[in-house]
Amino acid sequence: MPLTAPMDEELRLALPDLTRAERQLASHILTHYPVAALGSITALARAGGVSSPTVVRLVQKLGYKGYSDFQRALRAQVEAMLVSPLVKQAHSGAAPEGHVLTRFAGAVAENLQATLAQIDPTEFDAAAALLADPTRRIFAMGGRITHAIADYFVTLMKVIRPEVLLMSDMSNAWPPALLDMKPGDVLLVFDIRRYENAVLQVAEVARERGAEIVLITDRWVSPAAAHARHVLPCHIEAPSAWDSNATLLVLVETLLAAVQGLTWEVTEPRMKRLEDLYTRTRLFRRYR
Amino acid sequence: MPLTAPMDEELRLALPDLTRAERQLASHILTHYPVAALGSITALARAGGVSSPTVVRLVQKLGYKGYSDFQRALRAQVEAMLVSPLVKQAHSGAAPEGHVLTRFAGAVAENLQATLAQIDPTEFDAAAALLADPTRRIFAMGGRITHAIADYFVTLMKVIRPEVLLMSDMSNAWPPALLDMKPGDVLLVFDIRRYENAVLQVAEVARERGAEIVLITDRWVSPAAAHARHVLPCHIEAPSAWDSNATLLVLVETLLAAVQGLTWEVTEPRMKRLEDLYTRTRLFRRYR
DNA sequence: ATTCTCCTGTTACAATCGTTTCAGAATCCG
DNA sequence: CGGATTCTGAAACGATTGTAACAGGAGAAT
Repeated sequence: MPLTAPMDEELRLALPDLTRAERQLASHILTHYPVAALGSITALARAGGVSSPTVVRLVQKLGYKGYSDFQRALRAQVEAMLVSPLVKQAHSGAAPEGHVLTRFAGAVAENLQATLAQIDPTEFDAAAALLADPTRRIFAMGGRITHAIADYFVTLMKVIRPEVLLMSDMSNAWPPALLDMKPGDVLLVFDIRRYENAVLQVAEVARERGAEIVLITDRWVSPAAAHARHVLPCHIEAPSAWDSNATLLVLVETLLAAVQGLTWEVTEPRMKRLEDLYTRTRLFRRYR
Repeated sequence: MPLTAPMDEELRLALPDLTRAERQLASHILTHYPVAALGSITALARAGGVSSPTVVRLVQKLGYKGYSDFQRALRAQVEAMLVSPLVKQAHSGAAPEGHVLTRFAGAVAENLQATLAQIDPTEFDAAAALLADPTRRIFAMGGRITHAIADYFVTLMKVIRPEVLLMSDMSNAWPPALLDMKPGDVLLVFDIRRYENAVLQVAEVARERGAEIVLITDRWVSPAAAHARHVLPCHIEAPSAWDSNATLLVLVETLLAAVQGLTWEVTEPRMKRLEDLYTRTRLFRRYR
């Protein structure tokens, strides 16, 4: 019987119980949801790179009598989607109350909120403006663990604007980078609890060389704050042996969004060109 | 050839030139637009109270070669109708009002909740168990952007257990790593939208070499799912030009917490020793 | 009223559909 | 490694589809 539960959810939930070919098909349907399954079973099978019996088996696993039944249900859902484009998420939670998943996500949500309540929007905007200034070059560095966050920042920032550099995690690469810094350049520093000496020292030297420092740290604030122009403290508590850096990542992404907003007229054509290059090198998947 | 002009408009425009039965049918299609015409010609004819040849004649008057042709065009249009509100929803967010900070954090919180509601705890636990198994070696790889997340995972996982390897972002380092893989090894793959061919291929080869693959992807599910043993889909929508990887990071941290929980008796002394080493090398700050 | 013209639905038919069967392939497990 | 089990696509099937041909029927003009 046709269920009215969102079918994409249903598919994703069933994913673990599927076989290779079925999963490949489900993945195809999800990436082209829902139009992929609006045509004939043959067309869907070919598009998904499987045989039509596989399609039937998949939809039967989902609880439908056959492809026709499945399609009827899908159409009803498409209708609902078209009538109210608002996708309601009133889906009952799947994770048990005490599961790690629940506890962790809860902690992160709390951190987010607490961080938000405590960050000064003026500071944030000023930092974003610094990072958006095309006359300044951007450097980023992190500690042992936050290095990955710095890496993430640089990867995306390089899409937005030129002159962005990640200070490697190998400390013998730092002196040359520091030497290269000019007054007015910006150094984005990540430093959280178990603050690292090396990070502090780099910040100090950078400041001496005239760089503006933006510091993303935890709520106990790294000593590197002494050299920083703008400080953005985050809540990082987590139910585990380590802290959670999710809040840092969110802050970074928000900074990126803000910078992108400030430099859109420059960034947009830049992204277009980049996308073109990626397409040409066939790095991304091509659909036949 | 399928036109992309709005079909309901087209129908209304043609209305005056139609005959009685045709008009009755057109009216039915319009009042039940567009779902009415998504099924078979027979169903549509019956629902409209006319015969199937009438349907054919109507769509031919509209300029289509036949019912199939007409339906193909309609599907394309439904897709357009469906995609734009979804995209718009993702980009307009809940509150167009407010600071970027608020909007972004809100979006991330929603993603977290949605992800949580949809991830199968069994899958998660199984994945964690795989990663905790000391007899297996762990490999991790990500795409252009998710590479940083993979890096983060590896950095922390190396603290928990030995035999953890990050597959570099330089693709010429992959073949040796793949060659090194043994049956039973685990490959943690990150692949989100704009799925990358390279990632897919590595996953495929790894599977052939007998590795177990854990895939962390977005809710449209990377095609690499076909080769994966466990799939963990995340919500990643954000009010910006890119997606947010915060949910991925949270999932990774939760996985780490789970693994750490499973291997605590091994991990604890390991962490102690590591801490000792870091102290001795004076990498961390010393308070006077 | 008759004829003519244009609609309209019934019928017939090939094409395609969705489904079932089954044998080989892949995978798991001891 | 080999046997058992599961998965998968080729083939075959009836059912249904979309279309073409055809004949009856409604209405207009004469």
